[in-house]
Amino acid sequence: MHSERVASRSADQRDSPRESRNGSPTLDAVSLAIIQQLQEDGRRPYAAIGKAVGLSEAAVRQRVQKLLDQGVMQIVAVTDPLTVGFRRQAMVGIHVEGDVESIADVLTDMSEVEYVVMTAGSFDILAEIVCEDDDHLLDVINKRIRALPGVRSTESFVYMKLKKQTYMWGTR
Amino acid sequence: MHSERVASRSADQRDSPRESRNGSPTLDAVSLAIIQQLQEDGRRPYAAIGKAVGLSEAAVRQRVQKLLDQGVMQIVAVTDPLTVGFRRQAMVGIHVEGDVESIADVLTDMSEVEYVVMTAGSFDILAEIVCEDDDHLLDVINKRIRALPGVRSTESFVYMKLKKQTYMWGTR
DNA sequence: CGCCACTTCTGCGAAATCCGCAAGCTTTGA
DNA sequence: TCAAAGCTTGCGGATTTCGCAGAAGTGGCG
Repeated sequence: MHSERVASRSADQRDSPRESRNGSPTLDAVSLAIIQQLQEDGRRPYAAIGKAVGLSEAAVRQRVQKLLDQGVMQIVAVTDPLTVGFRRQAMVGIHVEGDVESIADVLTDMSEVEYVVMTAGSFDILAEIVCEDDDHLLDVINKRIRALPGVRSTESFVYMKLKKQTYMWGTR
Repeated sequence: MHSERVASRSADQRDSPRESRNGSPTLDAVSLAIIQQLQEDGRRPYAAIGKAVGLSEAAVRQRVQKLLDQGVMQIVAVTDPLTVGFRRQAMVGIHVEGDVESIADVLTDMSEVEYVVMTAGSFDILAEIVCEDDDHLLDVINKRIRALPGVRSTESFVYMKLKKQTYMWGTR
């Protein structure tokens, strides 16, 4: 009774483990569909996901586990820290001279930094920071980020209000 | 055998439904602890969470459900769209003249926009965009965002590489 | 103080889910 | 042709989820 399966899907949309340039495996359509299911509801049972993507419960379980192990995906609770209460948040744009990635690595190791991305705009790096209060924020930006060798200058954007936060790409 | 409970927690850290200015309820310490557990693992069973925060399984279940219903928290799979494959991503800083919030609302309704925050920096709004490809990105920025009445100017930061993405505030 | 409405927590069974495992099949690649 | 991967089906047992009834704490009010 597995007649309505995806018509003996094979080869093309299977996971030929071709690698994208950055070393992470390219995902096939089925894994993408699984991720999409979990973007809608991170606790959705494996059987339900399997039905949606045309895979057995066990197969979904294996795939999800692998995606988690590989770090391709994480299943977590997300909130708006500002709503949750007691915190100051800001985006910091950073101009770097020299090796951008090494600076980014340092930022990554800071616990107050939640988000680090290297960009092609006028900033070399964007980093999102979550702090206890204004003093803490000031300390992180001025004492710890600006002090890094290679950081030429920074510009801060203190968050006033988070209007949207979704994880639904692929659902379009 | 629930002796090591949080010492008859009452009143102060309970959820006296005092509202923070933006209308969302202030969370008590227990809910915060629950969220923290789910930030570490969005699929962690209720019983395990209950043991960690000093509540019964059923109570945790109710709380989590309420947090989800209220929109305070969501449990989802998150990925790096760039790693996942076929997409262009950018942060766009926007200078607004006139009503900032109404512009932010319009952005919020765009499916390509994943993240919208009003800031106190030189930009009035920061918006993160996820697109199919360069053409799509260009289209969204030039035709749809820049065209909005009230948008004075924009600056784009195309993502090259996502270095960090966590949801672990409160775990410090 | 007593009563009531309301909310939250607890303590159950019952149902559903998760998890590991085994045997068989197909495709891929060396 | 053989080995490796990945999927499927099937299966119990352990765990988790779920719904519900009852207990317990709170706040309003006469």
